[in-house]
Amino acid sequence: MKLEDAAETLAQLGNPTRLEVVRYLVKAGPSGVPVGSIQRQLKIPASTLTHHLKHLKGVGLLMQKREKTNLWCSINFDRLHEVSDFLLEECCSFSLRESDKAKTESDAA
Amino acid sequence: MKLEDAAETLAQLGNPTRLEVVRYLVKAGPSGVPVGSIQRQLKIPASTLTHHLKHLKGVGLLMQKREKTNLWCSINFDRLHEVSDFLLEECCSFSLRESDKAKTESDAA
DNA sequence: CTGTTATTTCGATTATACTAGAAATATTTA
DNA sequence: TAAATATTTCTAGTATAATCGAAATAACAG
Repeated sequence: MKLEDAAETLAQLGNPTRLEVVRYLVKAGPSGVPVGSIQRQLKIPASTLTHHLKHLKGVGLLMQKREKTNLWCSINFDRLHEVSDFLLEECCSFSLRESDKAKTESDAA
Repeated sequence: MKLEDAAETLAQLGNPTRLEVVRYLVKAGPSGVPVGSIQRQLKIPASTLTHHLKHLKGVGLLMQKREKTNLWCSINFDRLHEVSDFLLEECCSFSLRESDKAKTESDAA
């Protein structure tokens, strides 16, 4: 996963309203829930919710599927794992040499 | 971890410049690197970097320790794990009943 | 004290995000 | 077609964030 993409995805997760939606969808599991249920349960104004869902969809965290008048929303678990993995990537490989850490004379590059 | 805190932390991770810094610090490992090294290696203007470091420190992702003129920065790995964990929390417990998902008549609460 | 290096504060510009009401559109049911 | 429900678009106000140069401060070395 590219840094830019990870940053963008994390930024979307960084809004409290959206994170609440994400948490709700995670709990809902793979089958998902309709937009209206999210709206009523979390008490988010419809237009605000649509706005946030668009953001989540834009970074691939949200999948949608229409059934009759309802638009069912579900979390893309794979995507969630990707972001999570990015954060912890290389946590255990300390690859910087000590000589790079302090600027003794030149890391001027 | 509270949702509000998780959101705030994710928001801070969601800036490309900051995420680059975080990645650099993760690679650097527990001993960390001085501010100046980050600045030169990632080519971030000093004032911009200070600004971002303050943000990272504000959400507990960054630890700092002065040694002579250098201010050494290191990642709070525990904190990073906490956020990561929040994202995947309850991924495998699909606790919403089906009856809550579609608004058949009233989830009006 | 003076000079040198390291880091921060200030200040200003510019851009982007959050929010939500009102109106519009879409989809079904009668 | 008309009415009901579901969701989106439009629009606009308000707030917050990103950026970085210049000047200020801090910490040391001589």
